[in-house]
Amino acid sequence: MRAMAPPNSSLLDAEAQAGAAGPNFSPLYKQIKGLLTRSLQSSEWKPGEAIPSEMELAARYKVSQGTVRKAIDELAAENLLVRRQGKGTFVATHAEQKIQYRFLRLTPDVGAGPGLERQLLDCRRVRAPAEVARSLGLRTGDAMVQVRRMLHASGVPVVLDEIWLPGHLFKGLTAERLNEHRGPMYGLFETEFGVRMIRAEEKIRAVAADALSAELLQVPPGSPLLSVERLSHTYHDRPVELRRGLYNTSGHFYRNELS
Amino acid sequence: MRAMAPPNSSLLDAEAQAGAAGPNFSPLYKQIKGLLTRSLQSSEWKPGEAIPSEMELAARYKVSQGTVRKAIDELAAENLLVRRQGKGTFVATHAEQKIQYRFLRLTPDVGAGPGLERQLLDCRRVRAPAEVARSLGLRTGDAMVQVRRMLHASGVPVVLDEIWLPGHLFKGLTAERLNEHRGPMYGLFETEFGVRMIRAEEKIRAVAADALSAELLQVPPGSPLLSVERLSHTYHDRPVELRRGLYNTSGHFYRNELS
DNA sequence: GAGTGGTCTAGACCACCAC
DNA sequence: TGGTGGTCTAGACCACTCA
Repeated sequence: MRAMAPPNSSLLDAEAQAGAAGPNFSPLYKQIKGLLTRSLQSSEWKPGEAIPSEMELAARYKVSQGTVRKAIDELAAENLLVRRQGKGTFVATHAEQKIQYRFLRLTPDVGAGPGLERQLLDCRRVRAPAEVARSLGLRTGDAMVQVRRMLHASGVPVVLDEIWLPGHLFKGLTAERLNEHRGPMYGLFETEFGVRMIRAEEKIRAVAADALSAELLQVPPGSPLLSVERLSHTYHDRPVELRRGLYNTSGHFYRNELS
Repeated sequence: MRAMAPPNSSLLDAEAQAGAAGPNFSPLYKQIKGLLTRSLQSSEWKPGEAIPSEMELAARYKVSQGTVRKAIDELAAENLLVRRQGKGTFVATHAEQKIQYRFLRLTPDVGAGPGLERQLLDCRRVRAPAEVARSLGLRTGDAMVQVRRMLHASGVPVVLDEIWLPGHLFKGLTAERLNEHRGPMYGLFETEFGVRMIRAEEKIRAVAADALSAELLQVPPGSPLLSVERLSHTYHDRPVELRRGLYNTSGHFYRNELS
């Protein structure tokens, strides 16, 4: 029985106890969580699929169901997994999800709105500018893909996005692929490039529309726009996308929850 | 043993099983959570104080430690309680907290910043306008307190706030009280009026500065400003404050985390 | 009815803190 | 040294889903 084993006997090889030999205590369920995360990262289970049942995982890792449970609890709280009682535990996905855009916090002032239409402006291979490179942990001049697109609500332009992606992760990304694809862009990233967006930080400001943005968003130059700079991360907090959005907030607002 | 009792025997009188006799299932720990919330609301334990230990609570409610544990877990996740290993579980507070403003998501572009200075503009008794009344579940014309204040960073005005509070909850609130008080306003609300802010929703937009706001924030009229409309709630999701802030985001940004 | 996640219990032991 | 929260186990039973 594990209860009789010496403290923190680390049934799992390596994995925990990084760093010096100090009092580095890592509970079993955190170690299990790490193993589950690795399996997710290595695509052992794909987005939308069910992972093995708690009992199976408990057997695999030689721990009790309760311990696996706690690991899964945390992953579910972080939106990496989704639990469905009676059915199983599933890998979270940006595709085939009821909420069309999981990371887009824009809400129309009136009504729920019939969703947003996408319009691709361009998709180019470019070299990383210094600022973009730094945010993404790349080197200035590294290969990147730059995408510009717009979102419209009932034909009215609302969002202008400029997206920077590391070239080495998105080799085959073309305007054609983007245009053919149905559903959220992050869904395409998952299925076609194996890149899953887990978490993001946004920096929000009010800015005045420059000439180009004003024209594209069909507002007078100098109009106040919401500038939303998003840095998205995949597993293990690795940044993999930088995005700068300009939102016209005359008919929509950015919603947030504090606690 | 409780395990032998009939299903959902609701050891706690009343409390659960609201509504029809249907399959209204409420797990024990949710009921405990409700009882704990009520004790918090009734100030049985005050902000900053420790609540009884898990064992004591388990005895009081006649459930196992694991069950109160799960209740406390959820309350801690909602930031109503704070756990400190080896010391106890404490009632969350907006005062005496390391983070000065728990609900203010404003971050300076450079450096951590030496905090913000407060400046009270005015504090008046007014009648509720229709819109404000609706948001707070009051009737148009009800007594309210309106506070206007500014926040400065190193002497530079950054935030202009207009705050609406239900008059019946904040009877003794005066400009003097606000000026005398040290620390966050929500701390004052807790200690002096027994009103605890638990959760808030914000609606964020980019707007152009009107003449008055421009003067107060020392920016040119028409400058883009971040408009942050916050509806704050206390226990049981009761709305108790409406606040409209205008942020100058030329040296600061609003930070947000997505997942 | 079989399988999954969800709840609840009881008990042991560990890590952290204060006295 | 004793108390608190934190981890882990083992086992029972409940609620939900689907064939």
